[in-house]
Amino acid sequence: MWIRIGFSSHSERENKRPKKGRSLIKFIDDYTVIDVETTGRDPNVDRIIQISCLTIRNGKISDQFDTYVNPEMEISPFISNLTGITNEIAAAAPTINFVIPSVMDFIGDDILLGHNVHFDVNFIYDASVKSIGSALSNDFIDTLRIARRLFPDWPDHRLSTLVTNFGLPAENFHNSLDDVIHTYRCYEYIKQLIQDKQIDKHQISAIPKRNIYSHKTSAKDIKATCCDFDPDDPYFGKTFVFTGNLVRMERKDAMQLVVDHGGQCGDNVTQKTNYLVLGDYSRNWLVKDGKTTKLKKAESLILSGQDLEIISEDVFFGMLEEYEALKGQSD
DNA sequence: TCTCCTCGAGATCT
DNA sequence: CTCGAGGAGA
Repeated sequence: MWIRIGFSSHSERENKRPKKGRSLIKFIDDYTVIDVETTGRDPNVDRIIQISCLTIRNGKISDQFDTYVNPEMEISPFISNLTGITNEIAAAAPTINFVIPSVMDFIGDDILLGHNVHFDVNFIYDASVKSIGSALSNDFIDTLRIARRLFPDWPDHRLSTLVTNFGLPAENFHNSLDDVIHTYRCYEYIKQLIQDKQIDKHQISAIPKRNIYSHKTSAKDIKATCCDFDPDDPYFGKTFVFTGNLVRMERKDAMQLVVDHGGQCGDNVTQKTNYLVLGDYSRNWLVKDGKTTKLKKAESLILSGQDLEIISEDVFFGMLEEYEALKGQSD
């Protein structure tokens, strides 16, 4: 019996928008505010029905772009009620293929500003690829991200909450032309707070550590070279962790062997670990009391009842060889 | 100690 | 997506 396995680890998830810009946290005077209304939340199935942009120069509105878009699909009553955009309005509007060139032209190379701006950027990105074959790659600033850092104690950080808490005039929410103005005012309001030294700039400009880390190869980055596995394979469905140096092959090759047989590898011993494979760690001067951290962790997990075995390199390779030999006989 | 990484929780957009 | 907690390795 052969079955097919589909892996979907974090690191293996393909980069759907490779040219997408970076999320910046900074306060500038020249940028473009964007907001889109759509038929729903899912970029894979939903379509844009309104796009609004404001060009900001020297902190002031200097230009405006606003259009409805014909989504060429049904707008649900919920969305019509939310945004005020009916099927009649949308049907009279140009399609996205017609609108996108003007939008890209209007935006130019500006840094974009938006509230949860990933949402808007993703929709425009996908539309730009589809319509003109070139992706929206501008960097962007997210007032949601800034607000969460600045006001962690607030019960929520919705755009309407920011507007209310800042005491700014509230127009019609969920119309993108009104919402770009809301977002613009909130951003400028926060910028003013910082200029007035009412907020410590370092509180928000400090870059979280994880943002400066580059992604390196880890156990999860080793991909299977085939997709069909035998459930009777001793490695199948098991999670292996290695400690110390192996004699027979390099660790990454042993990990490759595991995933090619339907198993998984971990970088450290966790509650998911089924086997800890001991290599030679005697030459590691960090090991003081004869046991690596992984070994000690594994021993304590076994004591607490986890289905985990500590095995030698020979046992590790032996279990596969035994299985291969049996399979050879039956074939 | 410092660096780098993984995992899980929580929230926002229409 | 973003961040914090916590682990491993040096």
